[in-house]
Amino acid sequence: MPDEIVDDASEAGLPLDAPAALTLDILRHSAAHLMAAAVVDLYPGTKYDVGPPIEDGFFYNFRLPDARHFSDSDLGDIEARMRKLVKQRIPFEREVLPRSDARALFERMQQPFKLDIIDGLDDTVDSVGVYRTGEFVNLCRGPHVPDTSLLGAFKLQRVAGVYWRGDERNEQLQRVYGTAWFTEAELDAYLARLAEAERRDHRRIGRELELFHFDATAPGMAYLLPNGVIVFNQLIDYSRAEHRRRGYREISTPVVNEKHLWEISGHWDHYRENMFLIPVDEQTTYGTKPMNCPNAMVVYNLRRHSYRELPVRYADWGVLHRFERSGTLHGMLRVRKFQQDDAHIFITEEQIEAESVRVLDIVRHFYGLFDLKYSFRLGTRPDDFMGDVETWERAEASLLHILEEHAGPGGFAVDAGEGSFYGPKIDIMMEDAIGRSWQLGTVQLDFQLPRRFGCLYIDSDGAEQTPVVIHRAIYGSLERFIGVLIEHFAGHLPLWLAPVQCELIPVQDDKPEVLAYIDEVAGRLSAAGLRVDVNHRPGERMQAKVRDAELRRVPYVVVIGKRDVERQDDVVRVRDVRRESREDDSTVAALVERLRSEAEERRPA
RNA sequence: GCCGACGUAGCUCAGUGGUAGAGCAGCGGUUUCGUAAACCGCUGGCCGGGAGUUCGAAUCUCCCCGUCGGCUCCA
Repeated sequence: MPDEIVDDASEAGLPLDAPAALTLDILRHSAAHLMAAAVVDLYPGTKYDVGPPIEDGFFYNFRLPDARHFSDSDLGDIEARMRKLVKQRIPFEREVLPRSDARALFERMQQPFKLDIIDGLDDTVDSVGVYRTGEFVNLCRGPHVPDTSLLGAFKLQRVAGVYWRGDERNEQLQRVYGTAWFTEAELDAYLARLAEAERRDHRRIGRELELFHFDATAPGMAYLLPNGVIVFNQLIDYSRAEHRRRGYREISTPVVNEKHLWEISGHWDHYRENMFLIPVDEQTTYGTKPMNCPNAMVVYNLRRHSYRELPVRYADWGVLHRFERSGTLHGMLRVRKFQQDDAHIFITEEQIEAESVRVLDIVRHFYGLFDLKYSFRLGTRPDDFMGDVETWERAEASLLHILEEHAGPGGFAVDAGEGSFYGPKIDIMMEDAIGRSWQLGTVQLDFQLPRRFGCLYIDSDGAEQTPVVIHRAIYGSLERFIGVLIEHFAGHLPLWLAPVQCELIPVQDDKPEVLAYIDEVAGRLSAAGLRVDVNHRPGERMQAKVRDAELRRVPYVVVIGKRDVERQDDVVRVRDVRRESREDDSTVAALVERLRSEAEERRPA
């Protein structure tokens, strides 16, 4: 689903003048009213909350009478009632009421959510807008369509539970989502787009291409199958080489630590509910690591450090476990076990800016390889923060400055309260096939952990100083990164990542000279470091093998038959699956070179 | 965790109280074919798990597990 903005203010206040043209937002907002009108008709006594337009559609939140709950089968009834109201051409009647009259009105109608909105309005507001659509009366600024007959191309999609005002301590209401468009054709196009997105779904493609598997005994913990491991290792190998080049040194640390470590780091107080805990006896509890940082601190503290050594950069590819709530898991994009291209950099405060820039440079470099579109998000001090406010503000100011320099004003979003408990962060955000936003890479400033672990360096004047730590990951979680890549490329991974890079298919599988020649070509390709498969399955027609290779997203397919053997000219026919070029004559020598350079340069598909 | 939906063969799905089905995949044959599916045959199921209702349950009820869409939470 798209991001939803529940803007209570849009539901209240004075009506806005209708613009000259009908916009999708107005249409959808009106469709939300229409739906609420239908629900109030069908289920008298329903309490209604808010119902704004959102990307591609609208929703409305309800509490049904008698603790009743909507189920999917109710959507058809509601939709039918909506269509009936459309036929009746019910006007959207606008009215401006003094605040006290509006309050009395909703009091009479027993609409507690509306009363709550009115009571929450600023003291300066003395009159508010009210819209009527048949029996449905709503506190609303509008604008709306003149009457219900202008609404037609809509469809109710699903029902969801939502916490009132987005706070899980509040009661849960039910939200009905719908989509609405100017025309039926646009509605159909939208539904077709959803179907297309489903074809790109990494969970489907991951199963079809045998990349990974989820077992019921390990929810949220992917098994990487042989094909998936190739992708995973290629990404890791590349990242390892790049980081080595940039002065990172790799460490490998325990997956489980005794709880004392987590007490020192603050995870015990701030992150325990997200950790897998292992009680080993009455006195002792271990916790699987949700992050690598505490162990990096342990390694740093093994000896004294001079200011001359900084930055000290420790990369750690350790396996992390986080106990995510069951309802939040989502294929490879939200898991309980994952690996990051993680690193912790110990620096002086003066080095923050230069080192952050170096990190963002890696981001640019890596993401450029995949033509990925990403955006930055600054996460600031959360409610449950560690340390003191002044340090936080200093760190936030540093990151803000860096973003302004490197993303430009407006090139990033600020998400208040979304920082980590130990420091503010810059997140790199990407969208999946259906437009949901996911965090991949991250750059986090940390003044807290080095202090808690007593990390030190000796400054030029001989005094002990506490270093600052940058936590950073470029891919972020490899699992998530692979999931996003699959959706981005619809399974057609760049050549350097493809499990099988080139498949050779014999036209006749009963001709020894054809099979011998195919083996020779395969040998030349694999000698160049390429991952090659020969489809030897007997009895199957060449066309079926081609189709099968296409479905497995093998980037290059070469068909070889007796005519190629007879010609003895080194020329074969190549199918470039991703560019959908059907046949392409090429000498084997040229083919080897073409694939080798494409893989070596890591060109995107 | 919460609201809703779903769980039938390796995959995609049909089957709504009366003997578990289809296509693809797999296996065995026949076919040797020049760029997206040759033909014939055969295997294959604790109908997610448990309890209940019933003469009888894939089908109805309850509990649990998992998955999906949201909410909340987050890489």
